[in-house]
Amino acid sequence: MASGIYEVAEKAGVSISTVSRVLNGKDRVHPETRRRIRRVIEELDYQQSASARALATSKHETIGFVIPRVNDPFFSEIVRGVEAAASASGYGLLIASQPRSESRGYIQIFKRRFIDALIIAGIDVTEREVMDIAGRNIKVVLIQHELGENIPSFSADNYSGAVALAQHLLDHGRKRFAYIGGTNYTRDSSIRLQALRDTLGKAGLDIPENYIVHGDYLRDSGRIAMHKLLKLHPLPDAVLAANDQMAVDALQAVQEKNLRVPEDIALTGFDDIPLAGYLSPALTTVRQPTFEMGFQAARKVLEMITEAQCSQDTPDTQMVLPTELVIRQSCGCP
Amino acid sequence: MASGIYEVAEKAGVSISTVSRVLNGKDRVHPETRRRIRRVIEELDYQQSASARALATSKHETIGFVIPRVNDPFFSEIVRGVEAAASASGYGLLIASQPRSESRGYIQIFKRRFIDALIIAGIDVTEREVMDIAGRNIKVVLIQHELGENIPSFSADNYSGAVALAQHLLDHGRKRFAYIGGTNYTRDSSIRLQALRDTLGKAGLDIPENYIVHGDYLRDSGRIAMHKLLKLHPLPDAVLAANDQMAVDALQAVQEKNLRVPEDIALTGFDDIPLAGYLSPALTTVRQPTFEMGFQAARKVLEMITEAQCSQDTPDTQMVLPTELVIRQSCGCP
DNA sequence: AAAGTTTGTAAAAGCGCTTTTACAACGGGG
DNA sequence: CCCCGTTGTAAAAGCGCTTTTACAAACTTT
Repeated sequence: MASGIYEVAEKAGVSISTVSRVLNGKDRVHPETRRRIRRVIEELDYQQSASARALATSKHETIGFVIPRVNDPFFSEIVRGVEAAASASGYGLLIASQPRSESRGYIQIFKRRFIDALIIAGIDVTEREVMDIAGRNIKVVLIQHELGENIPSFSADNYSGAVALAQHLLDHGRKRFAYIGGTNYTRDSSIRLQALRDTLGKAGLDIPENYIVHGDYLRDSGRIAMHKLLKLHPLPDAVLAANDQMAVDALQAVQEKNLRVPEDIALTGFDDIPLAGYLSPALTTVRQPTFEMGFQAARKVLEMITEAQCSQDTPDTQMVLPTELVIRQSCGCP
Repeated sequence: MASGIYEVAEKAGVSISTVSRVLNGKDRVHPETRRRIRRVIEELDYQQSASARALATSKHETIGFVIPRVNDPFFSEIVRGVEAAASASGYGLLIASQPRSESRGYIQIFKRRFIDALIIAGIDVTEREVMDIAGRNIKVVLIQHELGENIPSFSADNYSGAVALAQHLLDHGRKRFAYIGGTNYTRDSSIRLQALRDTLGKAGLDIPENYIVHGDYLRDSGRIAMHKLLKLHPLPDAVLAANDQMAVDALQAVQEKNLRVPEDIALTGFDDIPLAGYLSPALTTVRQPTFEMGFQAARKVLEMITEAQCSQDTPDTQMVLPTELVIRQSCGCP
């Protein structure tokens, strides 16, 4: 098989170092020689071996990305953002989508460094784990998870979003709130709950423990949760779900019981996945800047990679991107 | 920085080749030595350099995957299938999601071989392009695209699915059919149209040219297409969209005009994305085995990779996976 | 015209592994 | 007790590049 650069060098009648210099756009090559080599490269349709190059330069031009689920609309939009930023810089994207429990294995594999940087989204890694990876000269950035000042992270402003949502429902005159949470171990869900509590508190209301049920963010768990809520007396008149998927399933649960949203129960989600706008009633929710988080996180790691080369440290970022209340009909608005 | 295998060798008091033999599970190593080296590896938390290994073995344990859009529910489910199969074999997944027009650039990059295999989904590559890649000893498998016997491919049985759909609508007594196609250059859409025509033909019906409009599979294009159809006289009483996304938007268009689905117009999609089941009326559609296609395609390339090592050729596969009619309410069923 | 400077190129060392080759040490059969 | 097959290990040669070093040739200077 074509042994690459040697063939090119031979056919062009130069040494491999000259070919390498052309390949890497270095100067100190005669324009005529350069042209000739270019032509030979073209003719042979020569492609550099990425691994040889990576080995020699210890730059892989690839960033790793770990998420719980690729096919989840929330995460796949983040993927799109990361993809966009990465490919704009000519970087490849090595994706590992694994349930939280197993994602550790992937992080482990990534330590073997096919990658220059790792973006971890929606997974509750520990500072030790991150430091371990970073110690191997792999830049790390977190999405939807925060770990203190020295680790850059990009999250959505969950608190403000949840406050806006709660306030909006209060403005509709709702009094008996219930909350369908995500998995216990994600901070997001508890932040949103806290925001809800704080907002209700200011209005002199509160939310009883049994009006809080937990799902797992995934399909069907909203239905189960809502069924629990529908057994309560009095019925809640406003249910906030920790994400849209659960809200959607909760909506079906309500309609199965021949109750009406929003007349009997107002129902809201979180995320603003595409599905939210297509329901009837369309779902009032909080838009998370998913694409933006992915995009900016990727930009950040790329920046870290290049700045590391100039060995000047950037101040680390802990970015909280704004969320936005998206009012549709499920809250009671016309 | 730790220079890897040398450090391990030194600390264990052996040569690097012995360490390498342990790392690769080869025999000819004294059990005691093996244990000692294992312990040192543990202590140093040593991780092999993937690129050095890849360079030495020319095995990358990574498969490349090109798709038009990661965040499209149809494709992201395929991704999940590919991911599942790849990670089950310890393979990494290098994803490039690019609009059709630009995906060529990515294919180009993949030729540089960070990868052992390439899966191309939903992109109409030419046989020349595939051969070019395959010539570089990268296995290629296609999803949703066929290119003759010598290139393995995995597709859904579009024809049968569309026939079942058309027949079902005929059974509902519908007479005036319209079709919202995908982009012209994808074969899928025209196969589905052909199936529709054949089925109608057998029933003594046909579908006039002006009852066929084209979208682009993406958001909003269904709405625009449906608006065109709603200007026709007589109105169609059954509209088949080439995918669910367009059907969903078409549904909104119908409802905006205060017409009813399915009473005035029956409307169907194709793909069975999650959204389809949540609409009102829920969308009758054809389920495509998306996860399955991804999973099997990945299994196939992995098989090709390992069989290539034993240098025994597998008969190439051109697999057509079954589709399934999913009857909900938008066709007129209760 | 001698000395210095720039420019174009080749030769060689190395990136961190795997793999082949060589060879010492050991044990068993005749 | 010698020969031979095992077994455990080291040394060395790549894998296909980049990069540093060295050096000749071509231009400047003064």
